[in-house]
Amino acid sequence: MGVNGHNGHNGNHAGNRLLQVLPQAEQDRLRSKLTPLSLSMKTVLFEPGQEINAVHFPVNGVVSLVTSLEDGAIVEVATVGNEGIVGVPLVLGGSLAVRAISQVPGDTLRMDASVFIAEFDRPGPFRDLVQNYMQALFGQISQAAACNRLHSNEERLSRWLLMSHDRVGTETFPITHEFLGQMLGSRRATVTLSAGILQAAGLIRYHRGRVTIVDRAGLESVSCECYGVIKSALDRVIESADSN
Amino acid sequence: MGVNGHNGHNGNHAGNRLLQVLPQAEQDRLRSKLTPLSLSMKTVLFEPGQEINAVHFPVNGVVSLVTSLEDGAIVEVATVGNEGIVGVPLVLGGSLAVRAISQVPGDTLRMDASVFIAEFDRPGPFRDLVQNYMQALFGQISQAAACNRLHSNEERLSRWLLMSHDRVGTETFPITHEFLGQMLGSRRATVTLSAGILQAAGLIRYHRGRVTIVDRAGLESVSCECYGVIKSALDRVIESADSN
DNA sequence: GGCTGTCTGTCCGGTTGCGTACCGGCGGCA
DNA sequence: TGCCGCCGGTACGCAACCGGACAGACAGCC
Repeated sequence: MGVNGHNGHNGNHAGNRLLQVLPQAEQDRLRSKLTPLSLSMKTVLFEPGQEINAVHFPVNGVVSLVTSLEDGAIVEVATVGNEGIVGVPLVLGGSLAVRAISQVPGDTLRMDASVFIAEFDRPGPFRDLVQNYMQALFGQISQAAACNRLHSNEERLSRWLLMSHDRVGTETFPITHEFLGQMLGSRRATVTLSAGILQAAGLIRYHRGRVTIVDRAGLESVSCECYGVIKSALDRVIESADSN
Repeated sequence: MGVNGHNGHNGNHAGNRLLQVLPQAEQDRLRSKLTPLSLSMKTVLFEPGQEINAVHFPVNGVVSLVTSLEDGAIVEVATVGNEGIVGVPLVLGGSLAVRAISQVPGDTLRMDASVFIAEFDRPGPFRDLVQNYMQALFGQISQAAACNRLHSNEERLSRWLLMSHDRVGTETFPITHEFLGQMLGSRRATVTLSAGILQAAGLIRYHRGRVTIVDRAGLESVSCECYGVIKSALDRVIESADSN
């Protein structure tokens, strides 16, 4: 790869999968336009209504897109990892309606907004890929809307852990109950309860802000269908373009 | 206008607001590419995964975008009226992840998918408008995801009634508790309860599948903030393009 | 080695909404 | 005119979750 010169957190993924399925020539061309960047926990990449000056291709962390309400409550509507791009709707013009916040620390590749738009404006594999991803993002948010309404805390927690596990590339990663509560739109105490059940069942372990995935298959059976639906939609984006 | 030759339901809106803010020359050009169509209740415009052969510009009905789950439950993620387009993500290629179903009967203007894509592909006011709308749709779905998680049945019911009221252009329109339950993701009995409270408060009246909005301002104060947030985002799309 | 802030466990009353079910009334249709 | 299907009202036990609060435990820092 070579694009990510340093690797501040964990080196399990070589790069952003969306970029990696581009033809080699494209990858070579884009390389110089990407700047590696390490995100610490809770870094805000952009706020609703604010002008966006860059998009990010995550390598190994998790970035959440959240909607915030008047009373300060926030709810996650989608997560973005190495299968996607943070800030895609930028190509539609204007600002976003959500906040993007780094959830699990990790590295990203940063691309200037102007460069991104210029790349997108010319027809080709990059543009196709971005469009397909945007389509999948639509689906992901829609599924989340249904999931938030109908599925239990325990199911949604499992889903969240699975999606993050896929993206960080390590069995253990940092996340607190408090933060999970914000993402899931429930109380910290409720998260503690659900997490306790998962732990008692031997599916996960956690201790002072660090979770370890112990039994992935078990988690999948506890999670709601939404995990599979979203994951396969995102995978399809990558697969449909995998031509090298 | 002239584009809608007949008007099967109610004639309160002359056309689709998104089309009406286009420069006159554009409107004239598009007119011949639009076919008026009346939708009866519960008409499915498209299913997830299915190829889309047309988009629709609603004139006076309400079309819902819903996500369906494995067990058959469905949840609405957005509604589209005369301020929008049903099937926008088509321009991103491929099919949609949601089902589009006519909720309150009304008229729409139909445009062939190939025509829509051709129009979108060339830079100009139409393309800008469609992009802005797509952006707003993103926001609408995100807000719905949060709303579904955090707001009470009564708040969400009020929001739904307000959004529909804006779009149908009449004080009374057909909708059953059963159907509302599906949209809101709750039981029919729960809808009956909330609706009963609104009726007792003198905000609405209903009888055998027909609702009447009695006190709009009152409804707005009962509804959650989401109504205002979504409405102003959608209005901004129209206003930003209003140049004739 | 002690202090402090963070993270987690737990409790209790209260509310919302679920699942299921029954029932009555209106209205269209034969 | 009578029947039947759709629509709405209601009831009951129960599960999930909230709001708020308190307390213990660990880890890093000085």
